[in-house]
Formats: sequence, structure tokens, C-alpha cells
Amino acid sequence: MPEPVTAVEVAVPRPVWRTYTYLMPREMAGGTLEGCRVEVPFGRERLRGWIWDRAKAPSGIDLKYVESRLDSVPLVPPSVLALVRWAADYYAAPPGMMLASAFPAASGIRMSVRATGRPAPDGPPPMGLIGSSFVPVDDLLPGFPSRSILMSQLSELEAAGHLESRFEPARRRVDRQSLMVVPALPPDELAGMAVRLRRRARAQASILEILSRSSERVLLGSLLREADASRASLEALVKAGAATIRPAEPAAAPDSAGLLAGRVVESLEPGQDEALDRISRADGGVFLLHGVTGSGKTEVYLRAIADSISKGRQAVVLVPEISLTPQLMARFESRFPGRVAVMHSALSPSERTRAWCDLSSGERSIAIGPRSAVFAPLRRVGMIIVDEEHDPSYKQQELPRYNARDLAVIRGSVEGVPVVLGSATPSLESWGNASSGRYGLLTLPSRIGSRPMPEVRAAVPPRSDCEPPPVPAEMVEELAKNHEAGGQAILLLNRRGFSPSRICRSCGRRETCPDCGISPTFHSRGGILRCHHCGWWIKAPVRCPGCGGGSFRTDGPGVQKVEAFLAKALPGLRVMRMDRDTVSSPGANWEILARFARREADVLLGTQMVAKGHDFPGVTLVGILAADLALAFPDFRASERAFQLVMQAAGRAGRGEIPGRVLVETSDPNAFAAAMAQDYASFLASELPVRKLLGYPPFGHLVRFVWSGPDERRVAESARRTMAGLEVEPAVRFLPPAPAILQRLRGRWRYSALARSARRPALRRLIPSVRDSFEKTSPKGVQLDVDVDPVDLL
DNA sequence: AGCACGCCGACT
DNA sequence: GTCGGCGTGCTC
Ligand SMILES: [Zn+2]
Ligand SMILES: [Zn+2]
Repeated sequence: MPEPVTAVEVAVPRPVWRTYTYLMPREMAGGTLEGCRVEVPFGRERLRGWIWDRAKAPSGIDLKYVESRLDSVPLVPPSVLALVRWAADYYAAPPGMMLASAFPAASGIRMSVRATGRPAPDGPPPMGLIGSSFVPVDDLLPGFPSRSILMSQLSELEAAGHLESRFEPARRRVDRQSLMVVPALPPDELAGMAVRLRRRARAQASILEILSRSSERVLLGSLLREADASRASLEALVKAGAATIRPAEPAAAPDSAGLLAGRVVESLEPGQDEALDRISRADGGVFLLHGVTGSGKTEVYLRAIADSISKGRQAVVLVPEISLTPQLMARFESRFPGRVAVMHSALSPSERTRAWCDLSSGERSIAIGPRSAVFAPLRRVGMIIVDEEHDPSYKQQELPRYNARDLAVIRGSVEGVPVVLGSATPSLESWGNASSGRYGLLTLPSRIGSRPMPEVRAAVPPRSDCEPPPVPAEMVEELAKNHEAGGQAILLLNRRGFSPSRICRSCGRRETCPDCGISPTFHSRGGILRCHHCGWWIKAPVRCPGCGGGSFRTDGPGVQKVEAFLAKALPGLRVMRMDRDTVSSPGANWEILARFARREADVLLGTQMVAKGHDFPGVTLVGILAADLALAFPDFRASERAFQLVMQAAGRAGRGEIPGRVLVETSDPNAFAAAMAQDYASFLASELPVRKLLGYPPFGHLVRFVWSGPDERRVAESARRTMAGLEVEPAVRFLPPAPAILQRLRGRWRYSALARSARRPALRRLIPSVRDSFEKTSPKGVQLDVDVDPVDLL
């Protein structure tokens, strides 16, 4: 006899590592349940969650009922649902949070259904209302006792093959004018105002503070989001004369002709040809495409995708967010007109919904986007590309932690399609997989058109006792010469602000972030000290709070110091700065890049984002300042990152007809020998032995545990108790917890412990036992974070 | 993460 | 006497 109710496990979008059991009346539990959204009572809240599974048996007493069922079938295709399950398990992430990452913010999406033509003679009632053209399910609602029951019946019909469904934007496209906010006062006045308002009007202060450091104008929506402020707070500031609001100029439609000037579709070099051939013939598997910058990796991607499209399949292309520029989009769009959907965080909610629906319905067949695009709702994927596969931005650094590059590989195997991981500087993990034969290795050894690799030289850092110039004399000369010869230059210094700290000349005091315990960076714009870990800031004191002295020095370079220095040293050069402070929102870098490409500046100066994959034919000189900083970074990946940074930056030089030169400022040229020779093999030769010795990737796998909380002693105690009595398999090396490198972050003390093993299953078994032990020792005010395959150990 | 319950300081 | 601070604990 059938039960009158069905029990289901529901995942809720909360940081909880379990699902909850609910009951559903049979009449709403028909057809496919897994992945459907439901509304459930949760504590005193009402939440929208997802059915994760059918429950074993309604064992618990006092189960609550699902209030309503929102879908007949999951919004995402089965492959994506499978990917989410795998990811939640592998990364030990809360299932509901992983689902939330993979699903669209669903407001604004509606479902329509139509009959497939297969007759359903005794079908349930909705069938009579559904013809061969799509009808919105909302229109069917009136004849039914509840949405839940309609969904249940539609689900049964679809499972039996009588129906198919489609998702589309609920509203007609309304091109609402987006608004820009323009500062109306100089930055230091804005900052001053912010200080005065801090107590009385937090939201206004926070808006002012953002405006004070953004160079020109910001999108109203993203400003309010970042400031966590309301429109009313902004209007108050407009009234006070601090800012004005004006409509944005219509987004320049990607002008393919202009953006693609000088780009001819050439015939393939032999290396490209062979790579493409192997990819196209594969019916699955992973390829590592290792090609130096300028070797034509993108052309290989484009042709591999074209091949897939010609077979009636679709493609997912992952690109680091910072490299997702109009230039790149235009290149794809011109190759595949009308088929490309970009999933970018600069999109408005309605544009995002539109892109999502177009991919879901198959109207567009190529999804391009950053990390989250690995969950693109394509239903007939034939090819997955991950460009710059080594890029750390593929790893999400907050819950749910996942690495989109690795999920791409899993999605490829779920869908049974090839995955191409491309890089000029492959991660050691991918290199390891290629050399063990798990991945196919495809190599593009030279630049296309036999363009020479740039010539790379070391420059000696200036020696001086107190405040040395931030740019070596040799580099100043090169910049001048390069400018005279009509070339543009890129200058990279991977450090924001004016200087990493500001010190009292008489007593040596430097300020400290109260929440992170580190010295805040001095920003000349607005004259503020800002903590880059948490965003805390103060107006830089005029008198030293320690001794009352009024004279300060700075102790090292930042891009702003370089900017100020160049203005004096080379007044004839037009310098454009690009860093987190001038690029405050996604897409804000596009305008800077476009202006530099139009040669409205001679030098593009900035942090690592200047090195990320833009083609500027006019650039004949690249300077990397204070390269030693990258090596001094306290992390096991420092050498790898330093190598990648120098290689990537060097790759920007000589993309046009004129060969390029690269200058690397370092006091230890030997340490950069591999990068300067642009020789991946010699980088491997120096780095692999170190990794092997430590048992780090690619020779071992890592899982990192971080205990954190506001009370240091409790955190330390919780870490100790968690570990006490924990049984660890012999295959796993588990180092005891110790204060993390970032000992305190955002007001929380941090302890971390690292587990490593060559055997992944053993490592994975460890995670639940650690979490169990943590929960049993019932810590108050302490949180445990698990980071599988960490990209850094800070 | 929310959200409420709970037990101690400064307000009408 | 209450209002509210956020410490603590729970959510089927
Ligand atoms: Zn002092
Ligand atoms: Zn801080």
C-alpha cells in the first residue's frame, strides 16, 4: 500500500553541512524530485531550498511538511546537478550553498511547457490545456488546487515523455537606463566628509569613501551594493553636493571591426594543427594545451569550438574574470555571431537572466564566463575550455569553496566530452597530470608568424639608505628611449596604494588595523590608511598619535608612488593607472584598456591585472618592478606565482610587429632565471624537487583546516581539542594546528592545520572525522573551515 | 547565516 | 521598573 506521504532531504542555502528531512503529500511528489526547488519552514523562517534526495525513511519524529513545490523539473540540466553533488561532497561544502552557486538567482525566470506530440490518452488534466506551442505554466495555474500539485503532475508528464519545458525571462526585455554616480568634490574632501559622517551616517560615509578612491564614476547599483547603502543615503549626499547622478552613456556595443583590427584569421601553424586534430578526434578526456603567449591558443579554442558546434553540440569557455574583456568577447562573437552568451558579473540582473535562459534553451550555444560559468545550463555540451588554467581566481575563496578548473574536468567526464586546459605557465598540478598520462599534452612551442620572444633583462634595484626612488634609473632611461621610439610600455608593480606603510620619523610608530593586526597601506588619494585584508581605514593622522610628531616617511613602493615619481621624472609621458582602486567594479577595467589601446596613454601602470592577457600591438617595453616581492610571499606557491607573473607580464611585450623588451627589477636575477629565459622546463627543474621534498602538489594532495574566532585562546583550545584523539590513517600526514600566517583577519584569530597525502581517498575520509570531532568538542564562538586543494596557505 | 531566547547595564 | 546589548544555540 502506498504511503500517503513522501519523505525528502532538503538542502537549504545556509552554512550547514547537512540536509533536513521533510514530508511531502503524495499529490505534490510526482515525477522528478531531485533538484526541484521547494519552500520549507526552517526554524522560525520560511526558506527556499532544493530537494537533494529522497529520504530513507521518515525516521525522525515531528517532521515538518514542505510548504510548496516550485518546479516540475530542476532549472539546471542533469549534468549540472550531478556536478553540484560531486562538488558538495568533494569540497565538503554545505549542499545548499553549492546549489545556490549553480542555480540562477531565479527571480525573473518563468517556465513554459509544450506537448512533445507523444499522445497521453489518459493523461492528467493539464494535458488538455497544453498544445504544441509553449505555454507559461503560470497560465495553467487557475484550474489547479495549488502550484505544487500542478508541478507534480507536469513532472510526471515530462518524465513519461509527453511534455518538454523551457525557461525564459519572465518580463519582456526592458532596457532600463543604468545610472552612474560622479564625484563632485576632490577625493580628499570626500574622504574628510566620510570621516565626519562615520558615526552619524555609516552608509553615507561608506559611499563617500568608495567615491573618494574611485577615479571617475561608478555604476549606481554596484556602488550601493558595495557600500551596503540605500538609494536614500546616496540622495542625501547628492543634496549635500558631494556627488551627482547621471545616466550612463549606452554601453559601447562591442565594435568587432575596431577591436579586431589587425587580426586576420590565419592558417594554422603545425603545432596548432596537431593540437586541434587531437582535440577534435577525442570523444572525451582532458588536454593540457601548453603554449607560450602569442602562440595562438585562442585560435585553437575557437576552432575546437567550431568543430563541436558543427556536430550540433555546445561549448563552455572559462576565462578569469579580469581577462574577460570586450576584446575577447568580440573575438568570439565575430566567429560565432549570435551564438555567444557571456556570463559576467558586470551584467545587470536582467541581462544575466537573459544570458542564462538563452543558454538553457539552446538559443545560444557558447557560454563564456569566469568561475561560475562552469555551471552554465547548457544541455548538449560538446567541448569545455579553461583558459589560463593556472589562474588562482578559479578557486572560490569563500563558502562554497570550489575550483572551477577542476570542476570543468569533472563536468567533462560527466558529459563525456573533451576538456582543454590552456596556459603558458601550467599549474604544477596540471603538469603532473599531463606527465603521468592522465591528461594529453599539447604543446605550442613558438609564437605564431615566427615572432621572436621578447628579450628579458634584469635591472638592479636602486640602493639608497632611506627612501629610494621606486623605479630604477635604468628603467627610467628605457622608458624614455622607448617613448622616443614611439612605443608604449606596461609597468607592473604588484602592490596597491602609495606605500605599504607610513611611519613616524621621530618615534617609528605605524598604525595598525584593529581587526587584522597588520599595518595598513597608505593611499595618497584622499590621504588614508587602509587595510587591504578587511577594508578598515582611517584618515592618515597629521600628528603622530604616539609622540605628537608631524613628520612621516613611507617605507616602500606602491603603484601610486610610482605614478607620482613618473610624473616628475618623465613629465612627458602620459601614465594610466590600473589597480583595484581604479577598477572598483567588474568591467571598470575595460575603459582603461580601451583607452590604452587607442594610445591615449604611453604607459599602463598597475598591479598584476595589467599582465592578464590583453593584446597591445603598440607595447614594446614591459617593466616589472620589485619582482622580489612575489618571491618573498610567505606561501609554498610563491615561486610558482612569481614565475607565472613574470612570464605573463613578459608575454605582453612585442605582440605587434616590433620585437619587445622586458626589464625585471630584482636583486637576485638567478631566482628569476627560468622566468627571464621564458623557460617552463627550467622552472620545473628548480621547483619540482622542492615540492617533492615537501610532499606538496603535484606529489601530494592537500586539505587545510582553519579554526577561527574572536577569542584567541578559545580558537587555540578548539583546534587542540579537535585534534586530540583523532584517528589519522598512516597514509595521511597531519601537521598539528599552529597560528596561521594571517594570524588575525577581520577580527578573528586563526589557527590552521595542514593534512597531506599522496592518496586522495584517505585524505577525503579525514574530513568528516575532523568535522565530527570539532562538533563534539562543542566550541563556542569558533568556526572550522575546510579548504580542499588550497591555492594558498595564508 | 538568520533568528530568538536569555541574562546584565543605562534610560524614561 | 523596562529597553536593548550581543553571547549562545538551533534550525527536520
Ligand atoms: Zn611618533
Ligand atoms: Zn584589517
